[in-house]
Amino acid sequence: MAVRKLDEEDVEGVGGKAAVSLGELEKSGGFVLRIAQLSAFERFFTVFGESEIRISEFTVLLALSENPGIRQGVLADVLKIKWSNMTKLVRALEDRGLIARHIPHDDRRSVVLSVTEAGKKQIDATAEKMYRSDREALSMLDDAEHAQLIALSRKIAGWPEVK
Amino acid sequence: MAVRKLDEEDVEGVGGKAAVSLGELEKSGGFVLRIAQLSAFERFFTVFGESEIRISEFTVLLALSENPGIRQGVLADVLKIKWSNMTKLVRALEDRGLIARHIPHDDRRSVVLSVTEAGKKQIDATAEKMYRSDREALSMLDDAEHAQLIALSRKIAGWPEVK
DNA sequence: TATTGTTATACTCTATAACTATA
DNA sequence: TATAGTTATAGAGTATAACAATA
Repeated sequence: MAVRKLDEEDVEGVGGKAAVSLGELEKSGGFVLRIAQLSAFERFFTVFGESEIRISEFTVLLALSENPGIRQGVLADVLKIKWSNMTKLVRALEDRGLIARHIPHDDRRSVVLSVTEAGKKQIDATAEKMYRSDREALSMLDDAEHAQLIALSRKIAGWPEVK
Repeated sequence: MAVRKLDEEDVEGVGGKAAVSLGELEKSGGFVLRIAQLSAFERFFTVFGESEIRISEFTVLLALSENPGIRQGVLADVLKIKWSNMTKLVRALEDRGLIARHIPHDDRRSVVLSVTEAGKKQIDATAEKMYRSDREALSMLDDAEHAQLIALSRKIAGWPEVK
């Protein structure tokens, strides 16, 4: 029995970009969810372009402006950021004067955050551009699908239904 | 005008976990998509537990078994993995005897991959557990919602509609 | 010249555990 | 003892550019 030369016959038609199937994997919610998120972010960064503030930082800044005086740990939990990493993120924002940290008298272990005037300016300068880029990155979805995506995502994240 | 003591009054009621709103951010498709993906993966890893193979590696292995003899670069593109990183991943799988690399005669620049017998055994041992964990991580969705999620994700990823 | 893959490297993200200070 | 946050560090994942071999 001759050693078969795999190389030629097995490759036919699969080398091209077209006919790649992933089988069962394509029915895995977690897998497609991840690919979708990567695709969306890739597009988002292309549209959003370079900025003086990171998305993660800007997200914290925005979330903070919606919840003035929130505790650092609570915000970290909501945004799925580990406390240890939140510390660095918050420090970076504080160093640039975008947020302020306060130690409340009633629990001096905790740190309470707020957006400074400079932080508010940063938000004004960036928010609209960000939302526009975000919507553009998902421009393949019509409004109904976009709403569907948000409803499904909320459910997966365990967030309350309506809001 | 006295310096206001922010600390006490501004914090009331926001220190708790309940009433955190993210405002406009919650209507950002990209943002909620990311939170959803993180939540799902967190849950997935909890259910899936420790394994002798990484998810990224197992994904490559599975994709490979669906596309025997696919070129390394093509697979990398589909899975959104950079070529430079794919090299390491493939090397690690080859070192463990799970896949084999071939240089096809008709294009000796390229590398063509295939799953070995050991690789197939690994798939048999892990696939079912993985799919079960995946579905469990998304157990808050009913079947219709799960199908919706996959359809939306495919669309976002730019994959063909029906399959 | 363009393409396929490799190497080396750096940078961001994320995870863990030990630590402090307060409660 | 438990909680809020910090520090240090390690690890995974990702990105970039220079490179070799082949087309």
